[in-house]
Amino acid sequence: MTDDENLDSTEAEARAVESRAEAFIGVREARRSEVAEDYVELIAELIHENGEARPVDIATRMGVTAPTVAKTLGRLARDGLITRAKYRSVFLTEEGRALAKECRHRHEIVLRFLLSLGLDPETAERDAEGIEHHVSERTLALFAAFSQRS
Amino acid sequence: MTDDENLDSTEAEARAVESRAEAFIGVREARRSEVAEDYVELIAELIHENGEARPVDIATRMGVTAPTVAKTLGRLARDGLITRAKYRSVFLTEEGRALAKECRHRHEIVLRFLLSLGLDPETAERDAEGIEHHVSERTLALFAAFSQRS
DNA sequence: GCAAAAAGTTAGCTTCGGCTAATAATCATC
DNA sequence: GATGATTATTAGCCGAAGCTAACTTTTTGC
Repeated sequence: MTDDENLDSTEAEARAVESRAEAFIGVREARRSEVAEDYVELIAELIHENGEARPVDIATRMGVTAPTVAKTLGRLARDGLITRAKYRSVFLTEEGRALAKECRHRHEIVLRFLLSLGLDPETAERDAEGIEHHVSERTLALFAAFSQRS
Repeated sequence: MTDDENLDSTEAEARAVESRAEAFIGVREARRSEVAEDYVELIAELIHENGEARPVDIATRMGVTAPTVAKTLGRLARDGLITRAKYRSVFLTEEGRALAKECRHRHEIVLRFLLSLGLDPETAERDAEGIEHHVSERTLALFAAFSQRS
């Protein structure tokens, strides 16, 4: 092996390792916003159904306890996604509404895609919930196209 | 609306809410094992490549710092997935090897599926990394079948 | 309009998974 | 085989997201 070849293969490997690391870093980033996205999406649904989003309903729908909801709502308010008054229901800010809309859009595309693959609705809903946060724009476009033509 | 209809729709709604909550609970459960799975899968690769898995290599490949790796390895050892000796490389237990094999299998199916959908390799690898932890057995089977016939 | 039930909050605990700074051990090179 | 570089560990910090227990506020039903 010449020095040049050696250098090339080393560099190629380094690039591969770095790109892999970036993939993991990307996944970790996505993970950080998952909970916020799930909450905002659910809050939007509740507001649509009931005109308001009560913590107790968020808790039962998310399968967590009321204090957990309270703490998470605190973070959402801090991040400018919801408005909050003590002992009252929560509502979405403009930013929150935008995020909710985007999430709902992704969710629907992923769900429709899984259904059009032939998955049962129950499992499709479950898997969509987990997958939707980890699908790039490109993949989402392919999913949408697939559902369309099938 | 009769009382019966009222009751039925209430019960149906309750079931839907509960099933939704279960989906979220499932996603949270999956989330808890994600990191362990990523590490074990990577450790298996490193052992395959180099005969051992050094913390420093795990760190660069995962895109985290050495102390983060050390702490996570502590958890993996506690959970019986790896063996560890101070200042030495880590190795997989029988259980760890089994998990790694399973993860690699899932990863490959998801990756091949995304590629056969027409996604570019870079994005496919990135998305597979995030998606693989949230795909049920059923969906995995559908993914595999799709790649096969295309 | 009051009492009980329901809902919301606060305090305080846990685990996980990141980080930096400091220390310790191993490895490589002369 | 000493020494400098690399690697590994430890200590200690942080924030997120879960929980229970205790308390306050609001809602409801008589």
